[in-house]
Amino acid sequence: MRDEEIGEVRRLPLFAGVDPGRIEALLRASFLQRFPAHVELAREGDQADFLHVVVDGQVEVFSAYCDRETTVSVIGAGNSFIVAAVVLDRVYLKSARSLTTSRILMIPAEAVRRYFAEDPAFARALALELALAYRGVVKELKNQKLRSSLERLANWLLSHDTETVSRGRFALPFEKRTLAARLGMAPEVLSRSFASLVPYKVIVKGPEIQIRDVEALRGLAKPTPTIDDPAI
Amino acid sequence: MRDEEIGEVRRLPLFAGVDPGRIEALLRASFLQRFPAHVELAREGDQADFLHVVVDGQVEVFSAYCDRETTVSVIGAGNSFIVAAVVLDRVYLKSARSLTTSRILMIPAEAVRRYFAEDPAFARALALELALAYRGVVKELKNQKLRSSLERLANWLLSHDTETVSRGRFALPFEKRTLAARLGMAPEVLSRSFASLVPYKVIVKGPEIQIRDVEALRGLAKPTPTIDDPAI
DNA sequence: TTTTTAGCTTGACTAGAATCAAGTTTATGT
DNA sequence: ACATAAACTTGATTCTAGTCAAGCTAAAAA
Repeated sequence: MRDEEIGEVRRLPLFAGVDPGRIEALLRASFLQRFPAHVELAREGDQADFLHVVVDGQVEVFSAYCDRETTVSVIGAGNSFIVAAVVLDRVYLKSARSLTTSRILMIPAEAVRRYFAEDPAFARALALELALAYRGVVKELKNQKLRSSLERLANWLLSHDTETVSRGRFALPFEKRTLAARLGMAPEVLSRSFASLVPYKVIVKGPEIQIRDVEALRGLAKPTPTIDDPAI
Repeated sequence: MRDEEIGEVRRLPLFAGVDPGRIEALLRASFLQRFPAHVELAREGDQADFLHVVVDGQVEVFSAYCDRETTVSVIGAGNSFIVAAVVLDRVYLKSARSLTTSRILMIPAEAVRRYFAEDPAFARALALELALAYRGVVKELKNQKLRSSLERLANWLLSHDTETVSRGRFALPFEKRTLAARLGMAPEVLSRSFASLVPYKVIVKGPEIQIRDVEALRGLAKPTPTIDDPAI
């Protein structure tokens, strides 16, 4: 890995509080690799060889079972995935594929485990990362089990509007089929859900979304901090 | 907390590799409390004051939203809950109530965070605990999204049979309504699901279960390590 | 440009699971 | 033992979401 690239990734939350010399040593053993879209980055059931960090692009984390498949999350720049499998030296529970052209930082798993064992600051950073990841999945589980698909869509729209500084209008960050998978519904159901949001003044023109009455949409979505607040 | 009780809980995985003196100091600041059944132990949205460890009994972890409620897990002796909220100093994402009379070890949250910051071995033990917890929720999410309620029941029966040394017969560890909640279905659906397992030679007599043809049941359940193997 | 393809939408239908409403069994308390 | 309540079962119905099929739209390729 080259010097300029190291500077780019050392500010990741994963390395918060960790001695710069150690980060550098860890990163020198790593690869920053470029992938085209639609490439498999990890396969469920395989031994965890690398800790992956998305430096650039989008990665879909999913799982297949029999002839079914479900998207667990879509990961953007700055986020790592499959941390738990690496720390525990076990197999991946989920597969991952690039959605767009992506740059992925790949840190060899045994290096992660060695530094985890040797460096207390890194162990703590990993623990915090895992705690956050845990809470993320719990929220997702609640989102799935407690809400209808229309409510999930409504809440996603509100959340994404907030992430994009609440302008009341934004472009979808990925294809609708991907959004449907992310929200746990068939693409057809997403289409119909968008149609049922017309009375709530949600305007959809291709990938462009407008929320013309946030309060009406919030009334339908009933957002709650313990599912929707990313800071909690 | 008394000496004999300290001996009882110091062998928990949460304290693996941690200096005995430190464990003792942590436990001396803690309470081992007895609760009757159906008592609320933690409420979603409250600041995390204690790390809870089930020493004895059963605890149901659940979440409510609007007029709905879902059970996230049922926790037995030796397991901790709400670790992540304590480590991150945030609010509980889930509520918890005792299902049976229970003894709960309650470790003050700031003590946990202090030792987490000071003691590398404890930080590592917490990280491993969090990694396991994370993988548990991921498996549960996959179980929910990829399987029908009948498949979830079939797999639960197989798993529970394995936990109880594969005798092909066991008593339900809790009421059927609780099992239904645990599996994410209405009690009525559980009844009907048991009825549809009759052709697979699953015999239900009150709380007593008999699996008379494991292979037939496995054919229906299609268990997979990345959802069902607790050691993975 | 035209052609082709992939993504999206809409309609009709089906399946899985929740809900409502009795009834039945089992447990609990007097 | 009896009365009461709770858990469980079964049937009928509704609702949500998935599937299949066709048509539409828009972007990419020839």
